[in-house]
Formats: sequence, structure tokens, C-alpha cells
Amino acid sequence: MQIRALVASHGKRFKFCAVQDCLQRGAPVWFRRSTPAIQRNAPVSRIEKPADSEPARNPSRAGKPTLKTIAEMTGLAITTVSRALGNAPQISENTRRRVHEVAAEIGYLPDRAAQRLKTGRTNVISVLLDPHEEILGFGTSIMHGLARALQATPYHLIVTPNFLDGSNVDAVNYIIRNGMADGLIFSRTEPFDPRVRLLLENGFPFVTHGRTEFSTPHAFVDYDNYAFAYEATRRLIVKGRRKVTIILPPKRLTFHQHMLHGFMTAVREAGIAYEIPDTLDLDSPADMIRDYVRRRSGEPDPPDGFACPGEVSALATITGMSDQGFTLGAEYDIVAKQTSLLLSQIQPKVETIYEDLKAAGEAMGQLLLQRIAGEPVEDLTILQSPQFGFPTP
Amino acid sequence: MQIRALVASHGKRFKFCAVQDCLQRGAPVWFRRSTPAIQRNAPVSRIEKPADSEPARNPSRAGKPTLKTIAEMTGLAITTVSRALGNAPQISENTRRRVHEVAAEIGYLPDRAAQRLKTGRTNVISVLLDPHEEILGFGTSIMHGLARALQATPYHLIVTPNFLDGSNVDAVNYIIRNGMADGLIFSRTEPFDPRVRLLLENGFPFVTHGRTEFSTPHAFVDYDNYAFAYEATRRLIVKGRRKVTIILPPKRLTFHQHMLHGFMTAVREAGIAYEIPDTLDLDSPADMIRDYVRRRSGEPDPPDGFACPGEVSALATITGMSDQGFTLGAEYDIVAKQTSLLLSQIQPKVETIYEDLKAAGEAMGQLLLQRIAGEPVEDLTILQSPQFGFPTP
DNA sequence: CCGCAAATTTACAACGTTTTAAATTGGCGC
DNA sequence: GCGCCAATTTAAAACGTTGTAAATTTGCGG
Repeated sequence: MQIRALVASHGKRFKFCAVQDCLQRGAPVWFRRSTPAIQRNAPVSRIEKPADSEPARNPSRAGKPTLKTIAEMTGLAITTVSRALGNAPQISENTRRRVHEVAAEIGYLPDRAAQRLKTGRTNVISVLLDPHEEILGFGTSIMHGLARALQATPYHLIVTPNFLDGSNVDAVNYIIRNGMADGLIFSRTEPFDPRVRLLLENGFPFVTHGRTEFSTPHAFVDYDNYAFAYEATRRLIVKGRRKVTIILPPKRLTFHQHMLHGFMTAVREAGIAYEIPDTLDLDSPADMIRDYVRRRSGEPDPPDGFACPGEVSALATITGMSDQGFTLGAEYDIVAKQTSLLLSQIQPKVETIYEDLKAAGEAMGQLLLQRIAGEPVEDLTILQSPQFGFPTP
Repeated sequence: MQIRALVASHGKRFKFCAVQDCLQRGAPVWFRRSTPAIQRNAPVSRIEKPADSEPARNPSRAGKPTLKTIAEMTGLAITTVSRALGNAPQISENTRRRVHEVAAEIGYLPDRAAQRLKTGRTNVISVLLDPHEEILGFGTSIMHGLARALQATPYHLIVTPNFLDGSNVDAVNYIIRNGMADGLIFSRTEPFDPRVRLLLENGFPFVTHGRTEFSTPHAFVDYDNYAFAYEATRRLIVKGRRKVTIILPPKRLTFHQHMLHGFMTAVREAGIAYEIPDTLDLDSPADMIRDYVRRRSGEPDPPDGFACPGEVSALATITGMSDQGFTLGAEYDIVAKQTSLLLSQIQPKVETIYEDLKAAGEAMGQLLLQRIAGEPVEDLTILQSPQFGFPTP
């Protein structure tokens, strides 16, 4: 057993000889500064464990290579290794390459916790999942896309579910306050969405799925629901339908207005009859939509053209109508928004207009990365056009 | 400006007077150990910045309260504060309460990165999302449940999507090797699932959705698919169907066998005719299932009872049958597994047996927490019974 | 008032990384 | 050989927390 280091204060029991000894072997000697307030220090002398007894490391990461490992292997300093891996400009090409080689060889990966602690950046993107999302895999489509966008980056995707206690705003506030992520993604925006307001006020990077009406610009990806509603309605009219209707999203959401506008524009251009159910919206349970359609189609002057901005509402409409004996494509038509493959696979007679949610997710991820990198938000807006390329029978 | 600290080696330009001075004021003097290989050290003397110039803190967490903040406010040591917040036994009730009060007042939350770095625990639960999950919100149901289970814990839920490059096993390996999480959750197990093998070998905590056939036990939550298939088939028989069929999950998955077993047991007990499509499984796209059903029902001696272990397959079956002019409930019957509200809302004539995925998610979360806490895995297995409480018309 | 044990509080180091500021090296002109 | 500049490498401190081991305070019997 060998004395490797020694700590001493300048108190009574100062062991001069030990210090001398350490100095000769190049071991560090520590003169401890006394506590400012009270002079408490009693003399200390500490002896390190012998070199062969490894300090008990945290078992969960035993043997995990760190910068220190590479430093020892290459004979460089930890700083240099860090620099080399970060491709810092002042590192010579030679050592840069060598460090990279060794790192790859031993499978080094930087410790996220340490990086996060040091830099304050979390390398985390958080998605606020809303329980009211269209059940047909909205969440997973967006996630697919996000995952793809973050694939080659150091970012991880963490899900902050809204479903539970606390409102959306609380979740956002929590994330801002505690620096739980570097950026945020969420959907179903309102014109003056309180989440957006909060994030804007705090300068926190985020991308929404859906627009707002704040004068301050922010990054968003949105689907052109005006175009969808206009086109869907127009197609119903072209098919010769006499009275059209649309199931709109809840009034408080921004895209309610967009859809309404598209629908009304097409209706007015054609001068056709229409009606808009007001006891019902896209968030209503499928059986409620089904029952409404069934009841309404049994009453006088029912609509015969349905614009359905969701697959579930389309299926519910079909069921309600067929309960009354109406045949899709003959006595009535549906043009629906399609976000998964399900609807067209199940019921090919429904005409669909596609919204690519996976692409939306990917775009949101990319925009968020750009936003975090500091690009001006004015450039970070995407309006997805409906794809009109589907065959019209 | 005041000299507060000084670093010196025992090289030529050793400034003895400066050291003396430091000693007298209680400032630390550092005898730097020379680099082992080459004796490089030249003497150094450093002067600290004046105390009034605040060190430039990371802007992203400016003002965020830390243990130090509380320590300064209460006049206690950082260690004591940490202890008090951790409710360590050796802290007096008095200071414990005071620290908790101050912490609550200033809204202190521990820095996850620092905790993680120090303790090696990540406080993260990772979910492996599989792209082949039933599209109808399997992922989100599980996530709901998990979120609820982790609600009052320090754990966060992070999604490691499988969808992209790399197999399941690679993702698991990555998580183990780099300590990205304290526990793992995934589904769709195979009898000798390589992910399970890997995790068992490394003693990494995990809970699967689905069983395996390893002799080493592990934590799982599974749905009793034997009971489902048996009960579904029995109901078809009770309804007077003459020939039953079932769309099974892919052969490599463990629950393929369970379902097959349940189905065959019911069939054999009743001595009824049956058939099992072998070009088709639950992962087949809906249109493929629909086309198969349509074709088969046009051929001689078609089945008139369908056990559908998924809502999509049920919808596809209905479409295929109605394309041939068959009426559900009259000429044929379906008993389907229901995991969302969609199917029964859209098509109430389908008889359903419920699988509560949200409850499964919550159970998996709880089991995983217990597993991490070190409870024996033998006790951490749950077999969910089908709920037979749904009205049979 | 002393000694001693128990109760409570404390300093220090460490986790693995990045940042700052400084030291070292090499080259070049004299 | 010296001084100087640029290129490269370096030590030390810091991020906020917890574990270890020690110091300090308190209480109590004499």
C-alpha cells in the first residue's frame, strides 16, 4: 500500500514530512481553505485506497468507455479528446483522426447526462400527445415522422402525455420551467392558444401542428384544410349532389374556421343547398355521429353529400346511412380526409383526399431543429397541400 | 482585485512568497502533480476574477433554484439540504420541515441530469414502439396506461421507435449498452425472443406484453388469447354456425399458438368444421384480408363464422362478405377482439370481446417499477382475462 | 465542568462532460 | 541561440447532485 495523496490543513497536526514525501513523488498536496465564517478546520490526513482496489463504480455503467478511457489509450488529455471528437478547429488533423478511430473501436458514446449537465442542453424533443387526436394512429404517424427527422441527430423523443391530470398549459409550463426539453411539438391549436402564448413569451422553441392568429409569427406545419373542404365539397357538387353537409372540428380549434371557409366558398360558388350540424363535431364519439346521421337521414330533405374530415366520422356516416337503407355511391356520396390506409382499404367507395401525417411529423421535426439552431421563425412555416392525385371514380 | 488562489508547481520559478501569502489568508495552494510521462510543468500563477463579476451562467437555466440556493437561504450545508429533501433518517425533524418549506416556496426541482450523472439512474422508462401494432391506437392505449402508472413517480416515458433502420434487437442493445433507460417495455414477443434473451443476459429490467418460452422467468403482462379464441369460437358455434375460421397472428409470435390452441379446443369439443387461412395473418393489410374473404366466400363451402382478433380484420371481413352479398348476423357472424370503441360504435352487429390495452399499459408500468425496485420476477406476471361482460344479442 | 456517546451537520470528492485560459511546441527571422 | 507568433495541447474549474467519512453539537451521567 502506497500513499498517493494527502490532504492537510495548516492546523496543529500538519504533517510536514508526509507533505515532503508527496512532493517528491509528484503526488498532490491539498491545503484546504478554511470555512469563511467559523474557523472549524481540524487537521486532516487522508490516505487513499491502494491502487489495486478499484473505487466502487456505479454498477450500471461499469466498464463504459468515457473520454478518460480514450485519453489514456491515446496518451492525450481529456480536453483534447473532447475537442477532437467535437471536430474543433484547433485540433490537428492527425490527432483528430486517431481519436476518432479509437473512439469507434471501443464504441464510445458520450454520456448524455454529463453533456446535459454541463451544457444545459437536453437533446430532448418533447411531444405533447392529446387524448382527442383522431384515434386512427395520429399519434403514431406523427411519431413515425418525428423519429425519422431526429434519426441522425442526438435528439431523443419523449412523450409528455396530456391525458392525465393537468391541462395542456400546465404541461408546457412544466417543461419550460424545468428545462425538460430543448423543443416542443403539439397539435390542435386554437387561434389564441395559451400554450403558444406561453412559449412565445419565454422564447422556447416549438412547432405546432396547426396555425394560430397571434401577430407574432411562430413555426408551424399545417394542412390546408381550406383547400380540403373546398375540394371535397366541389367534388360532391360535381357528382351531382343537391345538398351538402360537413362535420366540422370543434369551434375553438383554429382549423374549424379554415374548413368552414372552404366549405362555404364551394357552396356559394355553386349556389347549392347545405347544412351544418351544430350538435356534433369531429371529436364526438363515433356512435353519436352515426346516430345523428341516421336520424337526420330519416327526416325530410336530408343531405346527400357528406364532407368528412376524418376516417372515423366517414365510417360512422356510412353506418348511419346504411341503417336507413341508403347506398353509398348511389343515393349519397362521401368525400373524406384520409390519414391512414384503413378507410380506402375497408370501403373503397368512399372518395378520399389524403393528409400525410407522417410527412407532417417529419417536417415538424426538421423545422424544430432549425428553430433550435436559431433560424428565423418566419421561414419555418409549412402549409401542406392536399394531394389531389387520388382516382376519382 | 485580490489574489484568492494560486497554483504552483515545484519547478524553477516557484514563487515561495506568494504561497506563504496564500497560506496566511487561507487560500488554497495547489501543488500540481506533473504529467507522468514527460516532465512538462512550468510554473503557473493564476489570479481569480474579482468576486463581484458573476460567472456567466448557462442562460437556459438562469435563476433556476438548486440545492445551493436552498442551502444559502436556510444557512445549511448543501449536503444537509439534499438529505432533508431525501428524508434521510439522520436529519432532525426541524430542519427537514424547514428545508421542505423553502424548497416548495421557491419551486425547487432537482436537476435530472445531475441526479442521473451522479447516481447512474436515468429515471427513464423506454417503450419500443413497433410499426406493426394494430393501427387502432395500440401505441397510444399502452402509452395512456403507462403514463398513468408513472404519473406520481420521477420516471419519464421515452419512445424508442423501431420503425426506422435497425431491428428491435439493435434498439434494445443500444439501450442496454448506453444506459439510456432504467427499464424497457415492448410487445409482440416471440417464443424465444432475442430481445428477451439479451435483456435477461444483462439483467436489465423489462416487462413484455406477451409471454415467451424461456425457462428463466421474466415480468410480463399478457392477454389470455387462448380464452379469447376459445370463447369467440364457442360463441360462433352457439349461434349455430357450421364452419368457423380465424385470422391468426403471424406464426413467429408467441400468441399465435395460444390463439390456435383456443380455437382448436373449441372446434374439437364441438366437432365442427373449420379452416385456417394460411396465406394471411393479422399483420396483412386490410385490403388483402378483404380480398381473401371476398374470394373465399365465393367458393364452395365457405366458412360462416369468423373469429377476428383485431378490429381492422373484422372491418375487412365485413367488407369482403358484404361485397358478396352476405349479411352480418343473418348469413354469417363475426366475433372480434375489441381494443378501441371504434368497432362497436361503427358496426354494433359485430359481437366483441374486449381487451383493455390501457389497463395493460398501466399494469406493465407498475410491474416495471416493482422490477426495478428489485422484486422477484416470479411475482411480476399478469394474465389479463377477456371481459365477457359485453351484451350478447 | 468533564468525558462520552448519540444525534446532527458538515466538507470533499466524484459522476463525465465542456469551457476558459493558459502552457507548450514548432517554425521562422534575426 | 533568442524572441515571437501561430498551432496545438493542456490543467483546472464548473455544471448540480449524492456518498463517504469526518466534524461538530447536544445530552447526559458523573
